[in-house]
Amino acid sequence: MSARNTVQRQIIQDALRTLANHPTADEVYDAVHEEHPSVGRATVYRTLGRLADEGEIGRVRINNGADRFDHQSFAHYHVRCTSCGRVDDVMIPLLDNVDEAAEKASGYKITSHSLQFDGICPACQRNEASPA
Amino acid sequence: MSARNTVQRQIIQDALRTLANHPTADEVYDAVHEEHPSVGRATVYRTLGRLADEGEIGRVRINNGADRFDHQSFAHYHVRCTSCGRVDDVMIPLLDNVDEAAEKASGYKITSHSLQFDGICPACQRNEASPA
DNA sequence: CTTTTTGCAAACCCTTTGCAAGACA
DNA sequence: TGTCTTGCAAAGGGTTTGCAAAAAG
Repeated sequence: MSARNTVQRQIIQDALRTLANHPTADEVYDAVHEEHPSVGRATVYRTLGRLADEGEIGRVRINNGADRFDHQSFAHYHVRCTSCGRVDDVMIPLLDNVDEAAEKASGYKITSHSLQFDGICPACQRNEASPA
Repeated sequence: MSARNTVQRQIIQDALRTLANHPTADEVYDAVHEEHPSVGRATVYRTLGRLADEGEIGRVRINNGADRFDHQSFAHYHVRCTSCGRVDDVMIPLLDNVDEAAEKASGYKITSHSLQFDGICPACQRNEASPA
């Protein structure tokens, strides 16, 4: 039983807070590595994974692409812009009754669900409205 | 505008129908390749992708793992067993109102959503009940 | 004959892993 | 001290791509 308070752990969690907008592990790595060149990529991946497992941060699994991390840890849904790749929070109430329905329909013991939206973000909507 | 009726295309779609239970592209490849050793892996990936884009088959994006393909093309949700990896259909009504809610909450123009359940399949539930 | 599709191998992205050295408690 | 964590580089899973040859329309 551990979770040691290493320098890297702090650096990484701070970087995540600073980046704020759902960065990928690699984006966190870039930010961290710029300030602290000695920190390795594997450490960033491992540490983000641990923080997420401990519930310190959130991990957002993106359908196609790389996982993204969220300095906020409470459960909520996300949208991804299919045009620019940006990911944002979707603050709607959690669907707490679907699990039960799915359990009945499938015979599985449901442990969780993940809901991801795809769409066009406000900025890209504007760009599409006024083509090049 | 194409979609040429190649031998491979037929073979691949047939294999998918035969495998039925949400195989990965690689599983389709194995099945196809066994009967038709000349068919390459890239062709299987490309063809499944095209079929899915055309709406001929369904593509199930799995949170962590490889994409899975579904000989059925109508929209429905899926569960993945976190113990054995198996994927099954979840026949509950589609959530047609969440997109609207998400749109209001996020400012995005929502085009689709994907809902994936995680749980333990009936078989694995039994195995857990009677440990080794 | 033109255009798409194929097969191959190499490349690609994202992530994990083995291992020895280093840091924490 | 004993154990967890780091850094590196290599390996891994899944998928895509460049290219020349083959097939479809």
